[in-house]
Amino acid sequence: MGRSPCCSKVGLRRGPWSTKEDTALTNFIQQNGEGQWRSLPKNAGLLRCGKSCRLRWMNYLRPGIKRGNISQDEEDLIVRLHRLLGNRWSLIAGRLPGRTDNEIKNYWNTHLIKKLNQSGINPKSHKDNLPKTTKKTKKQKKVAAATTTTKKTSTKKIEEKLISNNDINNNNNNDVPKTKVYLPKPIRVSSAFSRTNSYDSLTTGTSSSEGGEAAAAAAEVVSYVPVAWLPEFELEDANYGMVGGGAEDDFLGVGCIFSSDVNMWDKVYDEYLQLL
DNA sequence: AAAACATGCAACCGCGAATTC
DNA sequence: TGAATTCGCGGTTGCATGTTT
Repeated sequence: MGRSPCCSKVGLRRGPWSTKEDTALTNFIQQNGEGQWRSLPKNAGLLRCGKSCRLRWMNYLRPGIKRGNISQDEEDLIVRLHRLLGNRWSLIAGRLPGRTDNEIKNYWNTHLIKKLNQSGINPKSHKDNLPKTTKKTKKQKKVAAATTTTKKTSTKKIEEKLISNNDINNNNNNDVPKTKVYLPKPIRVSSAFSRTNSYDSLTTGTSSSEGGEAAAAAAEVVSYVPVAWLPEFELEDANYGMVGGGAEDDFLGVGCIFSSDVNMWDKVYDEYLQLL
């Protein structure tokens, strides 16, 4: 259907935000909460489009935002998560409390690509840039062909790619046995959370959704972690499971771990990090 | 000292997904 | 059920600042 750009209206300001605008936006959101971005500028007396307000709030004004000085630990985590998730910055940001997707994206584009290249690692594939002498297996060739034929990444293709990467990683070290990859069968429990909900928003507890299954599930959400196709992960474990967002056939392998055991997440996440 | 070039990052844009009506 | 609207994401742009020539 298409819409005209929301900032195209005559009279709306663009470009860098002034201190006055920041204050007006912050005060309004503190009093009225986030959301309703479309009507927010008018109600807050700002000559900005809603999109611009949302962006400013999410990336700059929101409480708890950390700016600059990305630590070595954070950098390592970004690289590892990027290896697993690709350019899905919001998901990566969800694992780095206080960091925004925009900041991580910028950091990746300005620092990490360079750094990885200098280390001889292809930032896209996370593999060595050095020419390989080892031959690919038939399966790897097939998967590689399948994953490069189209631009859009369907669930199936992501699965294949990750399986492929996993196999290749294992082939780099002949002493390590091939790791079986479990493809989690997501359980769609609640629509209260989208697949892009952040770690922070989920750890704060329940949502405002009415009772029933959704609320029960929401109450049990312990945390949020991309447990995508983790090798040696048994997601059928009775103690925890996954909540996928969106249509099941669109499930991207990233979701909430829910459990009645509040310590479960730490356990799962420790295992997860070891596998990265 | 100044012009040219490089870098970093805030902000914008277009699109698809989700939600509302 | 489907059109309209809103939201959120990732890619990209453009400007401010720093560095080199």
